[in-house]
Amino acid sequence: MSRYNFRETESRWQAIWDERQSFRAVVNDRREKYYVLEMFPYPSGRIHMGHVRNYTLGDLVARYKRARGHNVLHPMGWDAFGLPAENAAMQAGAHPAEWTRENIDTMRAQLKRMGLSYDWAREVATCDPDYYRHEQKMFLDFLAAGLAYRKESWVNWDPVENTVLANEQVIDGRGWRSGAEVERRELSQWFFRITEFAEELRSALAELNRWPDKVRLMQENWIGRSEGLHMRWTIEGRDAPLEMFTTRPDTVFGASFCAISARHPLAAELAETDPALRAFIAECDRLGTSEAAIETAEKRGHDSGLRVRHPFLADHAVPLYVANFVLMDYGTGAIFGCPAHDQRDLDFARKYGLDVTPVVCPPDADPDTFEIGDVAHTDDGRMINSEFLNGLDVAAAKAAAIDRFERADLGTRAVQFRLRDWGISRQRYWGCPIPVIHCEACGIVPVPEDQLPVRLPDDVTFDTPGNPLEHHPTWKHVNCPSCNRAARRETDTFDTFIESSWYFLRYADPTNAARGFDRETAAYWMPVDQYIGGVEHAVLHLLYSRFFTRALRKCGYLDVEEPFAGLLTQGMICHETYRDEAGAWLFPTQVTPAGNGGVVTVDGGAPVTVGRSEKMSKSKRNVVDPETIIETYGADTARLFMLSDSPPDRDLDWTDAGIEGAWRYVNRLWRLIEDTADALPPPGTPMPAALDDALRRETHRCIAAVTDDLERFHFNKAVARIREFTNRIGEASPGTPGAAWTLREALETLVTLIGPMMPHLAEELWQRLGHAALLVEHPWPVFDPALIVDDSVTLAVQVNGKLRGQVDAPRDCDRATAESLALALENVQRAMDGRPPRKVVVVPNRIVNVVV
RNA sequence: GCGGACGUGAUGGAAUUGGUAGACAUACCAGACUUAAAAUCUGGAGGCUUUCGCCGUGCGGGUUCGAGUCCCGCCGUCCGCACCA
Repeated sequence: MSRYNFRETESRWQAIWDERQSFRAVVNDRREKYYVLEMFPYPSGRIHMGHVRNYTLGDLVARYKRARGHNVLHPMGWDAFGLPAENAAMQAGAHPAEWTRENIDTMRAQLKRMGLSYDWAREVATCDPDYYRHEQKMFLDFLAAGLAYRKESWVNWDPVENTVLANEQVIDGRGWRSGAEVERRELSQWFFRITEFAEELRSALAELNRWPDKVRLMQENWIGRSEGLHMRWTIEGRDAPLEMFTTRPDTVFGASFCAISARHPLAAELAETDPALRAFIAECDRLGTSEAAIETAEKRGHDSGLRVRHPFLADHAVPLYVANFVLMDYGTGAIFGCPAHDQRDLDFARKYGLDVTPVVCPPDADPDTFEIGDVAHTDDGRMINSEFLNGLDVAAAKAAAIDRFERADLGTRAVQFRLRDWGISRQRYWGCPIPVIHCEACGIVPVPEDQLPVRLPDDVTFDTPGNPLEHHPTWKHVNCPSCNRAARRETDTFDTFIESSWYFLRYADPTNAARGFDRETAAYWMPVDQYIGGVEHAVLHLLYSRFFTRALRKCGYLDVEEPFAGLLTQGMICHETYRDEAGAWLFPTQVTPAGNGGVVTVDGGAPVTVGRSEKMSKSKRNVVDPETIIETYGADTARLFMLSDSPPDRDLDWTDAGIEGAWRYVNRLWRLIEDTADALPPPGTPMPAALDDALRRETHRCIAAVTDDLERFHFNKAVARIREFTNRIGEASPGTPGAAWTLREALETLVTLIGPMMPHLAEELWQRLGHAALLVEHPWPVFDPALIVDDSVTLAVQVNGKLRGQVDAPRDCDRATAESLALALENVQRAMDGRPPRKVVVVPNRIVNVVV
């Protein structure tokens, strides 16, 4: 019995595909295009199991679509800028460029061993000046179009990475990569005006019907649209009114105070003459933004002494506080407080002894006696104590209040978004230089296009903390392009999420030197038909790319709005965790099963505590190295396991038993062909007659089922169907007329169906079946509809809803036939116990339910 | 706190979307082959019961001829957001 030699086979077919350029994509109008893309990796050093799953899924889709006759674009590249390269430079002394280049070489070789159907001629690395020069041009175009701007503002500062982070990159008050608690700093930074597209980015989510609902919902929540009223109230003794945004204009008569943020310009102005306020503001600045800090923080305020006039109540004014719970970066940084109907306002009012006047009376309460205790009433009800709004419900009162504000010219209906502009400046070396020059005389001057790219200098040092570009002796010193006097180059670099916001466009036209991509070529390939990657980018990369594509469109680069028509977010790879007696994490390779059912260390047999299965991570050491797996079992086995155990969007548990099972199946397929290939008629032999036997029916049913499963990304089900089909082939009875021909059809179908999953094995078996042409050039099989329906069906028979038997019936037989067949069953008669049927429910071809 | 997803054998998961629950696999058990182990092949298996049968999809109700699937109320796990006025 021979074993499948994956080592020799896999490298041989990889060389053949490579030589024949089987996966080169060219613009071709005859076939329908299909662009399948997996999120490109950061070249961290070696591929991990998450990559293996991601790229297996993408390759399955790419090969399947190619077999279905599509003109497939399936590229790969490197998200090559980023902080780990700088950290490596600081720790190991390697230059970030060199470190990155070596990692790319290693990882490319690893990916090639997986047999992925990439068009490697389109490979891009974002740290390449030929890549980022176009990005610099795009930035200058955005600048000219008002989509990029510079402003002084409070930003998130990561004290470990020594750089600013975007809002999307702060998770629970911590840096997304470093985990360090972010600080607030006031700095002058570059921003992309993503808020210009807030409404579009939100409303277009509805059309992304091939995206997971979960991701769409996350983006919708992140964009956070609120409808309400933007209004102006008069501050006594001051000319400038207090501008506020509210979603509850209906509660205007319940207002008992106004409050502004500690970072509000008015607060700063008042602090100049109020030392106590100055102290209060300083205290607010110190308060962390972490979850814990916010949860435990008390609502506190400082009475400014100013009073704000109520817009509709003559002679009524409320105090103006500076309060720690009012955010400067949402709305106008100022609110009016209605304690009866907002919990925060209520807490604040109780602390400072302010009025609590209910203006919305719940349906079950008496308007004359209704009072607020410790809980604000935030639900619907009838307006009370509210003059012209009295008697209305909340929705009607909102409309009426807005109407009155607008007529009195005190406010306007407004939509407010939670989304804020994307801060793109990073105080790091290993990123794309921002192509501007600061000139004392001319201000900010764009680098002239003929001087692009602004290249990163190679000769940098990492011995001092902070930005190496800042420390570089000469790089930043330039002459102003406008006045030619001494000026300073911008030393910040772009957020690396910018590179990943357009790489899918560069793939379409990767060697274009004149511009990032040709408009027509992009028009042909875009949008990406199927994008595959981790859900962790739901509001980062995926939102940025949607914005960037729109910004490029506005600047005339292309016509599409949405870059990714279909999105599949894959689950994570999990593995059991192991700890030794001291509590230290152990690698799976360090432990082994013990005789007593427990687990011990390989060295010394010390007891090991087995923890639950968690996401593979370096810190918990519950990782399995893909290279070891591919060396031991081959790429096809690893790929099969990635597909077979869980649906792609769910987490996948890595187990030794699972990969062993996949390996056994690979060998089973190998033996199946080896044992039968010689007895088959030669390939292409015409069918002797219109064969219609059990195996043929299984074959065509399997084609139908697997095709449907692949279309719907039910890959685990497709694998199950194929395994089931393999079992049927093994059981098929030889000797019937045409059996050899039927068997050939079954085996060829089997091999074709596994092609996108286990391409090397499939190619090898295809050859063993006598084919000279490559399987990658063979079309996907087509099923004969006549062969997938049977003449008879099995009906389940129930009595009072309980299964009592089954009976074979002609397909699509009438109700009376089904009923009489069912009633004839002995078991059914016994269950009826002599009672006449009161009712018989017949579901054609499925079930008969006798009700007695 | 707000929003969302999920809960099925020992395990991963199926179930044509209201119609025979547990496909396919993993683990397990028994048998064959082997000096032996591995590999391979054959068979078994949700629980309870001697049989008829009864029970069974987190828990409790409901709708229906019929509920894993729909509705209501709990419990649990996971994810996103975080004072958003």
